[in-house]
Amino acid sequence: MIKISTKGRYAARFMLYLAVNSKQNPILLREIAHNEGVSEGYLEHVIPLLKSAGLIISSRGAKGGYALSRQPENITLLEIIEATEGPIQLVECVAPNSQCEKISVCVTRSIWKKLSDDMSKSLKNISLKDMMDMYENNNRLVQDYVI
Amino acid sequence: MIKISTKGRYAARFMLYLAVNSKQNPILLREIAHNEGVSEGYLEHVIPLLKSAGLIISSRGAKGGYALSRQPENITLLEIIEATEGPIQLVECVAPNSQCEKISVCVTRSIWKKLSDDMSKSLKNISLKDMMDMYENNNRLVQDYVI
DNA sequence: ACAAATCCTATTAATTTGATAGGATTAATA
DNA sequence: TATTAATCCTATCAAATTAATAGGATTTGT
Repeated sequence: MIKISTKGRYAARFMLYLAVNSKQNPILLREIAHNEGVSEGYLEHVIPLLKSAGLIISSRGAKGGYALSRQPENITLLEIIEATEGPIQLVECVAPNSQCEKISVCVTRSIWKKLSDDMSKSLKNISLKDMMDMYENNNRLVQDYVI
Repeated sequence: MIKISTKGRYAARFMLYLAVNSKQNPILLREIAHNEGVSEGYLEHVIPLLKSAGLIISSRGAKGGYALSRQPENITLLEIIEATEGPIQLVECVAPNSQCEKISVCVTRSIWKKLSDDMSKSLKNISLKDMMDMYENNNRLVQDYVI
């Protein structure tokens, strides 16, 4: 199955939680994990990925916690997914400059590449703000976000 | 990483091989595996998936082998991928009627659903004939196949 | 000093993916 | 009808990835 792993999915929900609850700052990992119903320990592994991608900031020690590093309208779902799942490329050899030996490989490769690029574009077109809007509108799509 | 596994990729190349070499019929597994540079034993596991999806026909015994069950223009890449990778749904709960408990899950879910649907549409829009054309035009995209 | 929090590293369990092996069955043909 | 060439079937295994847990180190506010 072609799928997004828990890393990416939890990350998206984590970020959405930060966005929606941005009035209280910073926000505890414990609170998020509890309210989203995911394991605190596991979420803890996702956080460094978001952090080193510059999407969240953390403060340590008592009264510490997490917050978005930018306004929700300036954070895209593509950034969140790439931070946690790695680059969107449905097959390895989509990377530029890779040689290929067989024409059949090339043909399918360029198809996978186009597919990956389209997916990236779609993800880039969804901001955390869009997701907040969906959240506040009870999950109704408020815009046609896919090109 | 979000990716297409070897099953789907080998299947696509297998089908393309059948399409391109459809003059000689039927075609041996051994020939395809050898020319595509993949393990015969492994390909053997992919074939039943294509067969039960009704995409190829096989004849057993001496002079046996494989052939497309339809004209290449009537076989889509979506069929090939779904036969081998399962339905295109980037997350489990994209399936219809599944309840969801948390709004954040719903929000992200409807995004994953839209993404999956777009991907399906793109795949459905590529026929084996399109892939043959790409093959014969040295891999140049001959049409803008993605919606 | 203490408590509350993030941070870090190692380990393990479970699942999926990729691959191999050995034989059973089918069909053409000499 | 024996032989040969092929698909078909099932079981097993190895490797990689994903998901989860555990335990402690570090930082910071009071």
